[in-house]
Amino acid sequence: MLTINRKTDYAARILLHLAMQPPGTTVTVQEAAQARLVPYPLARRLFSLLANAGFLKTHRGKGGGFSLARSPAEISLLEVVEAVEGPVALNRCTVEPQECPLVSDCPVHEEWVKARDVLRDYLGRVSFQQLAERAIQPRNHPDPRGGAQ
Amino acid sequence: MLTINRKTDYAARILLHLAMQPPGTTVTVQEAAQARLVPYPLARRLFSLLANAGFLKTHRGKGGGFSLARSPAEISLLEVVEAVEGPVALNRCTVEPQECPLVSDCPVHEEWVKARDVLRDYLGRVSFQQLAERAIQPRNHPDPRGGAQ
DNA sequence: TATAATGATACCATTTTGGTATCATTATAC
DNA sequence: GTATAATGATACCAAAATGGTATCATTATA
Ligand code: FES
Ligand code: FES
Repeated sequence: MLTINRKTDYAARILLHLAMQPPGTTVTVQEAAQARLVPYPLARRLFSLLANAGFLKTHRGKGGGFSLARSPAEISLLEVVEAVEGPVALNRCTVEPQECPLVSDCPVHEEWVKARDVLRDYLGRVSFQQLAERAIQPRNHPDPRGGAQ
Repeated sequence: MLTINRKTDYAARILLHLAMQPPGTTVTVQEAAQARLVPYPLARRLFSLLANAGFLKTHRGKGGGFSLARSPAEISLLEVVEAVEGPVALNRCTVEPQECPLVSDCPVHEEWVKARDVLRDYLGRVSFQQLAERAIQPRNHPDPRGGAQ
């Protein structure tokens, strides 16, 4: 199967969780891991990774946690995938040209590159802003009587 | 890295090799493996797989080999990828919905599905006919023997 | 009948994956 | 100022996937 790995999926869930909070909210690993069903120790590592990659600010010590370092509008799914998973290469040789001794005479190569670009392009256009908005809509069932609580 | 695996790359090379021959040509594993730099025992397995998947006809016995079972114009890169590698899922849950307990309330899901469709769509449009034609064009280097055909 | 090809499949070492555990550090709450 | 609740960093692990080899059986030709 050609798929992203579990960690990448988890990271996306985590960032989405952050993006769904009011701006500036600090979230603890515990909370996010429970809410988005990510195994806690793995969530620990992923939060760290996302912080090191510049997506999150960390707040250490009691009462601490993580908050977004950038606006959800400026974080794309592509960035997260590549931060966790490494490049979207599609074929190894698009990223390590020395890998394939045929590269100078390989007509398939160009198509792997183009397909990769198509995919990267799409993922690059998906922002966590969009995702969060989409998430919130079905959450508050439009309740004309104002009984949300 | 998000990539196809080596076997898939090899399979594509092999099918391209076939597609570049005059229609109906029978090719031996030895020959193709050498020409496209695929380790021989692995090439054996891949030819078998491609034959079982309906891409190739086999000719057993001395003087045998493999030939295309379908026109190169009707074989897409996508089909080969999925035959060797399994589905282009992008995220596991697009193919095994029970995988993710969040699927009913996961706004990312839809984007994985769409991104996957974009990728599958592109790969589905690349035929080995095109690839073979593109391969032959730049072959302007005069062949030591007979030249172009 | 010897030979040259594929069919099928078992085997293997290495890497990747998904996950856990631990100890160190930091900041708050009281 | 100390107990506590959080992150930082990293080591560890089992299981699966990956990339590759080897072997024996079968088939058809020369
Ligand atoms: S060299 Fe990149 S696909 Fe052949
Ligand atoms: S359920 Fe498919 S991405 Fe969340």
